[in-house]
Amino acid sequence: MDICVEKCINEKKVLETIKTIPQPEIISSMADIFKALSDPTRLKIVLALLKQEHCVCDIAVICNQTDSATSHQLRILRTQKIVRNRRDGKIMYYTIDDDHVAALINMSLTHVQH
Amino acid sequence: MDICVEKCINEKKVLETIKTIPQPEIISSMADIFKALSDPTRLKIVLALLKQEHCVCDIAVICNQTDSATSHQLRILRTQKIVRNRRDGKIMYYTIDDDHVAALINMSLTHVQH
DNA sequence: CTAACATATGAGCAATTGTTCATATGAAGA
DNA sequence: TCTTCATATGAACAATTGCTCATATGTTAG
Repeated sequence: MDICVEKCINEKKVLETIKTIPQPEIISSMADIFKALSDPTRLKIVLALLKQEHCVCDIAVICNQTDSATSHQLRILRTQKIVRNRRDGKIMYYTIDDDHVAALINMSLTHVQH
Repeated sequence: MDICVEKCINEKKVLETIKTIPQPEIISSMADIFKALSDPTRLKIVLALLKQEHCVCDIAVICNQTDSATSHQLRILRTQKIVRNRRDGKIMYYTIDDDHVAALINMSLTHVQH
């Protein structure tokens, strides 16, 4: 019944499932969020900002990276609306943009700890 | 006060934050989970399996991919304990491993939809 | 204005990723 | 046994990623 007969497709089940899957653009956007969090350095930035607001140079120190590399990473996180920045004179302060992020991070932490 | 003075580090804030950040291995494991979900094809597989159990060839059809490519992706998801498989004769059925996964996916969907 | 500072950005590159293709494994039927 | 089917896996390669370095912004102080 559920065995792949002819061409190895169980058409009914496949169509049933396809109906429930979001549009490609939605899937792509979701993947982009996960991609933004998939780099250890970027994840460390997010974890740091979950504690408190920081400027770029402080984030660079926390991540043991150059300011330039840090700035590149922050741009990716900004694009995905994961972090937000505000300028105070020469200093640019970064914060977590919304609280879905904290929920995502906590969920993955729970998953890692079995 | 919070301005980067000398070498551009606010040492107190930085140390305060560093104390709260998980161990590198934890961060790395969390990043691996997100990396597994960061590819649109793999994410589509996960979304399909959230609906119901499927065999490799059906997943391949759903994702418009070869069985081989699908198998490679499933291995990555298996390694991250995101999916689980059971054999029934020649057929290998895949399911979502635990319900943290559904929570993660729903959270990212919420984030995408503002 | 100019200089100094914090951050941003583009080019270039090594490392990583996802696919294809060929081959291997494991199970069931003849 | 041999064959077929469903899936897995290794090698190879193009595409993408994250870093470095050089340069460009934007802001403040002199």
